Amino acid sequence: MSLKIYDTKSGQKIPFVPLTEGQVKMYVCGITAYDYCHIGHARSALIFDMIVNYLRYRGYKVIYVRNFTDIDDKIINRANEQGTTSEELANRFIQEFYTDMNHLGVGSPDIEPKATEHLPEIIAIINELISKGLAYQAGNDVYFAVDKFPQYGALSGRNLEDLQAGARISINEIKNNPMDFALWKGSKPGEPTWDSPWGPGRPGWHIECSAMSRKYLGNTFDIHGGGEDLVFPHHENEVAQSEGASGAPFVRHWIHHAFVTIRNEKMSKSLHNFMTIRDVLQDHHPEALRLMVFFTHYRNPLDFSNAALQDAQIGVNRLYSCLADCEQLPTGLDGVPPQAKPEEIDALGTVRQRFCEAMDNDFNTAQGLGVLFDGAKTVNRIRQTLPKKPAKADIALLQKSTKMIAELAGLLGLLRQEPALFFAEQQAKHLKSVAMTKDELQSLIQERLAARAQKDWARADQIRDNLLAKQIELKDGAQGTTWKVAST
RNA sequence: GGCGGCGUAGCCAAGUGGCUAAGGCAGAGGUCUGCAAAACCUUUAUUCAUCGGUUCGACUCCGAUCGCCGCCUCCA
Repeated sequence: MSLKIYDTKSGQKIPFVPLTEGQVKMYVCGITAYDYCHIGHARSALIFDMIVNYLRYRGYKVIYVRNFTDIDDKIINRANEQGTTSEELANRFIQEFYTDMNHLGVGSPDIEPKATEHLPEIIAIINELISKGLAYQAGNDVYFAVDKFPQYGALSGRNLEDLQAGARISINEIKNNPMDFALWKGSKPGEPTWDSPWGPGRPGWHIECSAMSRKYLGNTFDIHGGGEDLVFPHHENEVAQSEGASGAPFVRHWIHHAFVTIRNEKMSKSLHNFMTIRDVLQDHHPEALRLMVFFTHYRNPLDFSNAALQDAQIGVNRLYSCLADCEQLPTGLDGVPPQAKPEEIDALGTVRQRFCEAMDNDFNTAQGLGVLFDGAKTVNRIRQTLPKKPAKADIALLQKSTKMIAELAGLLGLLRQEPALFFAEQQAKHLKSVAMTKDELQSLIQERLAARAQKDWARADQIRDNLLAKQIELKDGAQGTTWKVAST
């Protein structure tokens, strides 16, 4: 059983073979910190979090680096608009990013370098490129000379001729070739600047990732990831810079994920069709967002809608219900015939294997989740057939299975809460939103129980309907009346 | 214009050159219930955009057509 990962450069799934056995060095392009993050950023963070979790589960020692771009045109412009400095603005949105990630339950990468803290490294690599004849100074800028790097376009499957034919970029007289890109930009008035051999200025966008990945991971590393919009030009340019400077292969596996769309269009600031992470988390459990994300393979577009999120929320509840119900299981007895059928025992016995097969196949979380839901269904079915005094073997099977389902789901960041706590939180939050206390609800439930005891169905149903109007659904069970938040 | 991707049930979404085309949501039936709800169970695509071709056999490979989307400018 081997892990296969789709590689953007070769355009196919290839067996994952790290440079050093058992170790994975991974670099992911993080955010440009100038605004709140939207669902698209959440998807990116969630996907790479899942990949790291799974690689570690597979026994790899992973070094995960994700950068912050904290100096760039957008940051400068936004800072000017808001009358602050780009440093302050970037730091503020980096903090907001952490807030969102905490809510999402996404852990931090091992190293989170910032561009502005790596000027010496950036300047060093530009110097190397100049001395190798791959870059040139023009005015106060330094450009990379794309026609000096024959493999330019290899990652994104383009060639210079096509690029120039379709180029929408404005002709810049000082560049040798219109496709040449800036490594260093001479300072303009009102911009933050750093000293350099080429005068005061600031780094271009692409060079920071070449400098920082080399510092923390070396000239060649295993995985480089990001959104698919970064393939060209950002990652293409990184290849040119890094391989140009080092002469060594840059990256072994390029992982790019697809976008989040809204009504089938890319979610973006310019189209004004984005939802921020905090907007969504206001009304939905973070695991609902995770389930929605992982229900779609990472290389396919994910169309965001409230309906999809609602579906996912119901799905999360379903899995938690399965776990919660199995926590109430009676003690198993010897000498009672087990209820679980051989095919059910077999189905549960292969859950881990089937889940891993799916994940080994280019992190197919959608298929993996299918296996988990299937497992939950089997657990429910067995639990349902259990007699009052169940067999020890059945109880052990159910407990072992739910533990395993929770463990595997945990790799996707799901089922991380205690089921009882999950439902309690959901209920508490809901009661607050309808301005009702637990005691008020309990007394209504008691009143209804009394009415029912006297067969006063009208009063009992009235209470039930009133509560339902507040999304509170009563469940009359053997152990009394409980309630849950209505799902629609 | 160049490059790339997608089109699977009411909706979402995996998957495979031939065994039952996963799973979720919704729908239907059932268990439960005073009736409900919830929960749970069962069930729901002779068919994978269209048309050709390759093959003993394709939804899966190839070609064309239609439709949608992305990149080529900052973007996760």
